[in-house]
Amino acid sequence: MTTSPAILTIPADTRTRILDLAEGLLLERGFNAFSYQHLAKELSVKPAAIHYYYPSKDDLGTAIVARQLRRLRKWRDLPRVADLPPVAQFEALLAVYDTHLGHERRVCLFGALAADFRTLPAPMQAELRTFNRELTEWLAQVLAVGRATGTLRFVGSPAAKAAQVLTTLAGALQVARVHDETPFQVIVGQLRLELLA
Amino acid sequence: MTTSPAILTIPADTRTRILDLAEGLLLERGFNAFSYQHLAKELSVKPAAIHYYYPSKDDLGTAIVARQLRRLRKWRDLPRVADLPPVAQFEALLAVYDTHLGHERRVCLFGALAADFRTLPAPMQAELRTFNRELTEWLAQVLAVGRATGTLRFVGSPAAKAAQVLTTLAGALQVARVHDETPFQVIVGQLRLELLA
DNA sequence: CAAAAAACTTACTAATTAGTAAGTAAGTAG
DNA sequence: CTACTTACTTACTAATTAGTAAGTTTTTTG
Repeated sequence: MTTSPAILTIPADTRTRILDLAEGLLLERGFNAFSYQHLAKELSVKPAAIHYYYPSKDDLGTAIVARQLRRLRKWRDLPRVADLPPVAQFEALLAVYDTHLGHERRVCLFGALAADFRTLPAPMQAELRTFNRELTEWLAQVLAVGRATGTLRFVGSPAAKAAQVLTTLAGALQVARVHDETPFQVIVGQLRLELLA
Repeated sequence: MTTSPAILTIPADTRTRILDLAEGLLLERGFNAFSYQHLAKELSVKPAAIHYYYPSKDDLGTAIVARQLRRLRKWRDLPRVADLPPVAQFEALLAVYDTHLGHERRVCLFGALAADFRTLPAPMQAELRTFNRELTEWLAQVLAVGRATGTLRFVGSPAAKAAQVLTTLAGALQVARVHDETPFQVIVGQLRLELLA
């Protein structure tokens, strides 16, 4: 107890604080619903400070999606996820969506950007496509192994089922926002009922 | 053939032209992605003309959702829909989503507004909730009858299945926008495969 | 310790936004 | 024919937007 006794509060540099706040607002209120002024006021800096790190809002948006993609890859390849049996991997996925729900009923990245997709800068569109494709491919593999080992049950191709399940989960968070948490739980319950053998 | 030989081209008054255009832009690019200036330029009127019919953008947005709700009720109660057997009613629903897809890959009303929901005026939120609730209740009834008569197959409650299916369809249109029509067809194919007995 | 780079702030611009107030032209009703 | 209503346009305001340029302070580096 000589120096620095607390690593409890992580300082977080301005660059990260901007990205965190922008990401939160994106997932809570949509991409067009926040401005550099809003961010600046909340962070007690001037708008130009944000332009210093993210010259344009396009850059900021792209950085948000790019970070989520990096996180997805990291999460997916984590031993505590990658080494799990398929059912547990599926439950780990559901837990991520549940976390979103508990976090001010945030929608997922895909659900936040899909409607406004055509107004997004091209790099952001590209990153989002990659994000969705990689997540779908991951789940398809999980489902394939799960069915092969008799722990997951579904008809049709793993790829089709994966696309359907992820689409449903994205939509379920949106329904939770429009109504309340109940329909989300109902939909996830239905998914479990159908998939878990 | 004395007078007015052509009812082919409907003139459409300014009020309706505004609503049609705004609805199209909402479903194609999102609510925050168009302004009174955009609408005015496209319709060759001045922005103030739009304020004349819809004093605020909130009023315009609410009018769009209110009209969609009226359309839903009308469609649902149409003899050619209401008198159909459950499987055909389900197919009629899918046809509506397919029409959206063919129309510049429009998302559905729910999918267009869910992400930005918290930024919407209260009356618009209320109308959207009603819209989603009534559609879900309708489908739940269709599914219940379909299962009772042995033409539709699913586990769980009709209400849960209806919520899941509609959520999936809303999400499927969003996926179509981000990628292309293929995943939409794949997801709808999966839905048919599972539901049709 | 000096130079340089990083992290900002101050001060501004140009464009766009929703919205208003007042005027006008055309049609309608009595 | 007159009064009124409908359907706009003209002309504006105040706020907000993203973005820039130049200057200043703080931190890092050789």
